[in-house]
Amino acid sequence: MASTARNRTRVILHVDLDAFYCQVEMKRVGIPAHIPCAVQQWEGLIAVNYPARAAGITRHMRRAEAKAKCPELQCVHVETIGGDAGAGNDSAVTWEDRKTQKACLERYRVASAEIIAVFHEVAPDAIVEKASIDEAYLDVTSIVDVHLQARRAATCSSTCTLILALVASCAFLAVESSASGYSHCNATACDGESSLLASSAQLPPLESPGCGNHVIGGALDLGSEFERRLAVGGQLACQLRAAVKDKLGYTCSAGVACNKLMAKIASAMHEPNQQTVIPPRAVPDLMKDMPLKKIRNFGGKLGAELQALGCSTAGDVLAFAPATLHQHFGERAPWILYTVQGNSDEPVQVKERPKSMLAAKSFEPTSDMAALERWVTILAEELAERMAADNKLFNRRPKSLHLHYRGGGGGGWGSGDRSKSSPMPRFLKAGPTAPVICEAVMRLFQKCPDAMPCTRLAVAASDFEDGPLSEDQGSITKFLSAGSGKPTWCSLSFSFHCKACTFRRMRAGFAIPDAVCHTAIIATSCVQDGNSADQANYKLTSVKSHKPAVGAHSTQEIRRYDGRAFGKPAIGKLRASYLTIVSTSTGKGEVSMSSQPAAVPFTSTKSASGLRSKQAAVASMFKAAKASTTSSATTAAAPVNAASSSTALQRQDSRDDSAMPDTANAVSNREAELLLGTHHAVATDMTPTPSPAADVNFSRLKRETNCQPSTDAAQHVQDDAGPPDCEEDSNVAEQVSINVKDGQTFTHVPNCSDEQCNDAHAAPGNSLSNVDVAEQKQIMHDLWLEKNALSSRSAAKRPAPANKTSNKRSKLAITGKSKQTQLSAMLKKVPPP
DNA sequence: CATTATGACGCT
DNA sequence: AGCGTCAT
Repeated sequence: MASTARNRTRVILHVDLDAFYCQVEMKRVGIPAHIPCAVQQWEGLIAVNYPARAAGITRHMRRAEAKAKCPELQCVHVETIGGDAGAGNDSAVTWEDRKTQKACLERYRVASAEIIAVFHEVAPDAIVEKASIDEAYLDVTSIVDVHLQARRAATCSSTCTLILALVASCAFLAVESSASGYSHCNATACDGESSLLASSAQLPPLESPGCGNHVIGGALDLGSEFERRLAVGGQLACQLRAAVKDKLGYTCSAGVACNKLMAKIASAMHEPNQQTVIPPRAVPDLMKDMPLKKIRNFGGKLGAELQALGCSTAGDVLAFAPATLHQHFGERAPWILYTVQGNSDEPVQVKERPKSMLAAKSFEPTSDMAALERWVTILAEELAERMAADNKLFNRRPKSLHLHYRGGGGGGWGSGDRSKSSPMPRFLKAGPTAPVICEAVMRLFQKCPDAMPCTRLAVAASDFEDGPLSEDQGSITKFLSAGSGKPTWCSLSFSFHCKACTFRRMRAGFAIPDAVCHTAIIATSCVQDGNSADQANYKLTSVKSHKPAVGAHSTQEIRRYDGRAFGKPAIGKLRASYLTIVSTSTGKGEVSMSSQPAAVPFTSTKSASGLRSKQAAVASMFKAAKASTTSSATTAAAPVNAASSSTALQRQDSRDDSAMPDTANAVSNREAELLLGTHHAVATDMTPTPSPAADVNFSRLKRETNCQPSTDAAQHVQDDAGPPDCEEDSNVAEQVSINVKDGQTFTHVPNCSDEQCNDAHAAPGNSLSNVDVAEQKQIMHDLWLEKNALSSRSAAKRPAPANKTSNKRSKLAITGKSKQTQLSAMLKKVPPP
């Protein structure tokens, strides 16, 4: 491969926008190109255009200093956000504003995307790698190949020499010394060639004006295959640059070479608004005196180490004995030697989507929590906005959330940033995601005792996950009325989820450990398109984290959690008819119920009959699910219009009989993730659907993270459909459901029985003793029962619960006070995390 | 007074 | 999961 011979087969372009931020602002504000201009961020200049550079202004210069040097310098401040008054609108940002606002580079991100789009438009077959906000690499090898083929075809029909002569006379092939080489290009002579190119490889006319092309090491030898390829690469660079200029008004510089390393070096050789071709034969000479700092990856510590060894240029490094180099740099030595010779095999990779997003703010050292929280709020808002935009664009969501902070003693210390991360909270696209993020960040911040006094905060999102939940989701109305294909099944699950929060809160000293802190309401349907076998998933997810609340959540509360999903009157009716809310207190693993396949009529909710049939179908599903879920007799609400719904439920595509369970499993997994509020560490222990005739599929979901492998396996063997095993800090939840039907409430506890739970906890290796867990569960349950009894006493119409949990209830009632005592005693036994 | 805001990646 | 390096 690239063993000895330098790889000359690729044609790589590096395009670098000239003083990018400046160009963006000058275009926006309307400053003519010849005016010296700089972009400032607070008092520092972060971009300086070329006229200003001519006046001696440099990047990182203070604004005042620059103004002194060049009074006519136009300074434009970057966009700011977060200020209470007109932030982000004016260039009249003061130093004082730094205390209340943050700089925001969104304008340049947008402009950057526009430029990349032009690249794709002009050179659809190029591989485009966005290398930074103002740079891109393009691998145009395939385009060059096509072009050369076309040229060869033309050559055969006419004469080879003529073509080559024409090419040689044109602008971008001019040697650097010939200043206005392009003017030599004879338009008439190029006509035949350009039309050929335009029709075949969509290349621009050869006489592209103003290209500013330079070739290192003398004119390209068009008789050489490699150099001819680079010549075409230069042509493409011209075209791309011209297109960016024409369509967007930005100038840029470009480099053409056989690899990314040299292309980047090339683009920096002639700026602004010019381009440079480096043929392979020119590389050794060029690199000999190349300062290490100009070579990518050698500008930092590595370069400094080499400097310390007496190397200031690439040639100096080459002069080292390989052994010496190896002594100092070990395994990196071969790569260093390879690179220093201008070699690189790094492929141009499509990097269309950012892998992370971050909003940051630095400030003077502070320990004022209110101030810090304010910054977090602003940062979270910005991040949420960008996440939403990203979601629209790429249909994905970040899985993790990071807080970066700089603090402690070393205020101005180097990259002394520290960080904490957590799973990204679930959010609705149009929902109140910023406050949720903010809250999560503050929780992270509480884990950073070394942050004070703080000088910098950043909130970041990363680990993106593809998937739906981007469009048109967020209302039950839409969910139930969406779908053009034949619905093949539909499942709904609802859960309150408590989990680790419970234990953490206990340790944190919360008096009431069975507080519910997450509410998840999930509806999933699968609609099969008549034309394709692809299944479209329609999902509604409503997840809300809230302050710990105990006992039954009234529908009123739920409405507040997600106004959008429950706010409308029609939805209110729906809710009252069928919504089941599963509440979790401490106990044992999540349970999700799904009924499949069930054909829920996807008629309009506006039609009374349509609404009724949906309600009926869903209610019936739940009845069925409950019937199989609750071992003892249940007092599930009678479905609305059960008669009509049962027919719908039993109608079932025979075609889908085999495929359906798998699909259902997959969705259940997904639901599990949503329920658990995290993307990882979720596994499903599915109970196979007993028979196709049985419409109910009951699955238990568990976390695999915290489970000991051995215990885990054992559980699987002996307990196919049984409860998940869980550890102390695992997802320990006992579910109690509260079904609200037309204002009536009933409760039931699914058969994740206490006995099973305790068995699981008794597994070896558990940090909590049997007694502790049982005792704990007992107390929590009692607490819940008491609360529930109080809140439901008013609901006189409520049918008396007849399951076994309700039997326990009477026996185990204790007073709140004694419970508190027991609790605090118990808390002492709980080991720290 | 004053190097900000943002990315990607590699190593543990 | 957290930190360091390199970049613009």
